[in-house]
Amino acid sequence: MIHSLSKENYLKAIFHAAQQTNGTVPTTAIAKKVGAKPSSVTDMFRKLSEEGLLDYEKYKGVSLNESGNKAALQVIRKHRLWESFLVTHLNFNWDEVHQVAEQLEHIQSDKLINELDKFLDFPTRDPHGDPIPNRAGYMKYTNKMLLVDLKVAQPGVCVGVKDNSTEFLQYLDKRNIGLGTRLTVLHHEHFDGSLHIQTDSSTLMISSKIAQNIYINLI
Amino acid sequence: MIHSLSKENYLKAIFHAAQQTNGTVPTTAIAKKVGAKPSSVTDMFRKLSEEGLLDYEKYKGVSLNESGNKAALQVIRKHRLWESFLVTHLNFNWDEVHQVAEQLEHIQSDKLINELDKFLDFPTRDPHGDPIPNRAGYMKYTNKMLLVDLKVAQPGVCVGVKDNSTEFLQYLDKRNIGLGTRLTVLHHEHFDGSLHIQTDSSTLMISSKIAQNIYINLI
DNA sequence: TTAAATTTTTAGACTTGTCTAAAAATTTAT
DNA sequence: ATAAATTTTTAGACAAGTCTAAAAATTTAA
Repeated sequence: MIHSLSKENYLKAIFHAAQQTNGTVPTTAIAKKVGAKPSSVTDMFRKLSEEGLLDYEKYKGVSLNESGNKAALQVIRKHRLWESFLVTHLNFNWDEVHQVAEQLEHIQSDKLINELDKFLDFPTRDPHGDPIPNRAGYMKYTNKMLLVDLKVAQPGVCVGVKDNSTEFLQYLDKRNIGLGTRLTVLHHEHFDGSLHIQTDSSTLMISSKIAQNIYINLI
Repeated sequence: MIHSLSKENYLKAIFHAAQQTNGTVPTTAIAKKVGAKPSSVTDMFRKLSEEGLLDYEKYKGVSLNESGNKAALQVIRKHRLWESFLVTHLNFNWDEVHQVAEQLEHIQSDKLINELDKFLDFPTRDPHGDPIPNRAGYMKYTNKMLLVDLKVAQPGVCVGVKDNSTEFLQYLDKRNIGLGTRLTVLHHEHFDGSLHIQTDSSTLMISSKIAQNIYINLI
C-alpha cells in the first residue's frame, strides 16, 4: 500500500502524538504537528479511517490501528535512516538533517531503503539517539538517558543530543564527543553538579548543563 | 526559486526534447514525455511561461529561456548524481535506477546535492554515460560513442550502456565490464563485425550487437 | 448543573494539476 | 488552393488537500 506524502505525514504525526497520550490523539494536537487547521485534520481523519488505517470516532480523537501503525513505522524508519546517512556520510550536522529527512522519508522504494540500511550497517539509533525500526517495523523502544543521570563508573555510549544548536555541536566536536563515543563518569562534583568524564580519547570536565543535553545508552 | 515537482518534470522534459529539435518543442512531444494530455500541457506551458521560464507563443511550441534552462539543468544534475549513487553505493543495476532517481531528483536541498557530489568525488558521467552538470549548471556535452565505432588501438572507457536489460547487464558483469572499465579494440573482424577487445583484466571477443550497446569515451 | 469556553465537525470554496469534449489554428495532401 | 487531417487551445469539470466561517458537540467552571 502506498500513501500520499500528506497522508504519510499525518500517520507519522499521529504515531508520535500517541506516544505521549496513551494511544488516542485529539484533532488539535495533530493540527499543530502537521501545520494545518483542525478542519483539515478532521477531513484527513475521515479519509485515513475509511482507508482502514485509523480508528476514528467523531469528537473522540483517533488512534492508529495495526496497519496504520505499520505504515507510520515505515515512514519513521526511512526518516531515521536518512538522517543517519546525512550525518555519517554527507557532513550534515545533527541539527541540519531534519528538514531534508522530512523530504527523503517519502521516497518510495523498498530496495532503496533496505540497501541504505545495509550501507549504513544496520544502525539501531539515529543521530538524535532515537531507535530505528528494522525492516519488519520492529524497534527497541528508547531507554536512552541523559548523561547527567549516569552513575559513576557505569559506561555509556553517546546516542544523541537534546540541544541541536550549532554552538553546542561545535562544543562537542571540539572535545571529540560524537555519536558512538563511549563515556564513563569518573566523579560527580556535588557542589555545582559538574562531571569528570572519561571518553575514548581523554579525560575531561563538563558542566551539569552540558551533561543535561547529551543522550547516552548504557553498554 | 523553487518549482513544484510537476513543473520540474515539465522543465526536464522540455530540455530533453529540445536536444533533438533545435530548441522549439511542440505540445504533443511533451505530452508523451510527461504522460499527460496535450490540453494539460498547454495549461502548464502558459503557467511556466508566466513564471518566466519558457518562451511560449500559442500554436508555436515552447523553448526554455535562460532561467528555464538553468532550472532544468539543476534537476538533471540531481537525477544523474542520484543515479550514480544508487549504482556505485547501493547495488542498484543500471536499469533499476531511473524510477527511484525520478523521485530523488525533486528533493530540495543545495547542501544535500553538493555534499552528495563531493561524496561521489564529483563524477562527470552517470551510469548511462550521460554528462552530469556541475554546481554551476555546466556540463560537457556528451561525445560518448558506441564501442562498435571505436578504432583499433584507440583506448576508451566504458561510460554507460544503451540496452538496460538485466540479461545484457549480467552479460557485462560476467565479463567484468562496468562503468569505468578501460577497453581497447585489438582487431575488427570484418566478416561478422565482431571485435577482439582488451579490458583491464582480460582479452575477449564480443559480437557486433554487444558492441552496439556499450557507450565509451575516448581517453 | 447550567452557562461559558473550547474543541470538533460541517459546509462551501479555492488551488494545483489533471481530464474530456469541442472549438480554433495549423499543416498536409490532393 | 482548398479540403481534410492533425495539432493546439479553450471551456468546463474533477480530485486532493487545504482554507474560512459557522454549527454542533464536548468540556470546564461557576
